[in-house]
Amino acid sequence: MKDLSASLEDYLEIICNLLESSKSVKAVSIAKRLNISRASVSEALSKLAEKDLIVYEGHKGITITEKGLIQAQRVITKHNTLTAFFEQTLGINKSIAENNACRIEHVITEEVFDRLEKFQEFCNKNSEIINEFKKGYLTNSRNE
Amino acid sequence: MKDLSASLEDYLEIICNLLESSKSVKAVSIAKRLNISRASVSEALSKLAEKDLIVYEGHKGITITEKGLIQAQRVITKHNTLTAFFEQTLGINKSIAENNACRIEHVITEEVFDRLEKFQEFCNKNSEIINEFKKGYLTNSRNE
DNA sequence: ACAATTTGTTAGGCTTACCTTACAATTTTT
DNA sequence: AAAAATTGTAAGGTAAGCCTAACAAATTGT
Repeated sequence: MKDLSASLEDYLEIICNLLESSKSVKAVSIAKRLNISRASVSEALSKLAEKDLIVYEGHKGITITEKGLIQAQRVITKHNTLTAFFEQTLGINKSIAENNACRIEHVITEEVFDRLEKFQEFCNKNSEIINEFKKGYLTNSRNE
Repeated sequence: MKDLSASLEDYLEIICNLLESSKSVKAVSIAKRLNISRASVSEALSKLAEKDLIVYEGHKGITITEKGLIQAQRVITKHNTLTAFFEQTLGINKSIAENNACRIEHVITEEVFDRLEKFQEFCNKNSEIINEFKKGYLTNSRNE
């Protein structure tokens, strides 16, 4: 189950995101979103379909399987938590936070992620920590 | 200057580490450390030498250039700080912490790293934060 | 309905980073 | 100094992931 490359994980994640606003997704939207060629998307989709993570029938569009959804959601959870940690706790601006989340979500392991998730929750509930950090450590740089 | 692949960054980092215990390093040590073939190391070293990050003359061994040292040290700093954050703040065991540091050090951006470094410093100086976190959030899992 | 546009696929290429096998060069042992 | 072992390199291969160009299929506009 956990054998996807960073690249295929990205495709799956985007498919899942795009499916939230429409019933089915076309390959060209992915190409645009990722800024890569339709040909490359076509290849990648074949791989995902082969692994039974999506159902892909050319012009009919893409749907995600149960199996695919589970994997996509795990990545999306990582994405969101990492973004929240960078943005809310570290005080990084949103686009940089997202960008780093995108990079790290594919390489962080479960153990560390689970712990970070708890830590972020903890920081969220104890906002005085964050305030203290920002007050004392971020005096001469504002990047929020 | 910042154009190294994760892989080449790893080579450079290991060379730098190995140089701490000996005046010059042989390719075979790197192969053993990374568990890859001598042939692959040979190729990678040629690339690093081409970029003027190391001086490599076959059997004479490898030395690092000024330029190479600067890049290696940046990665090593990231490695150490990430490891410290995972281990000391999140309470992850050392080998998992190191493993995740290895994965993330090549993809985290400077902005986020710099901020995390400050945050880790802050957490270190305010050990009650970590204690509180560990007390309240890590009650039924011990992984330190 | 049919022409134009959009979307998808195929074929052939490129790069990175690994591999094995075989050979060359160096070092070590005896 | 010769044999043995170690270390390095070259050649040829694989797989992932991207590309462009050309073509095929579907959709849209009129």
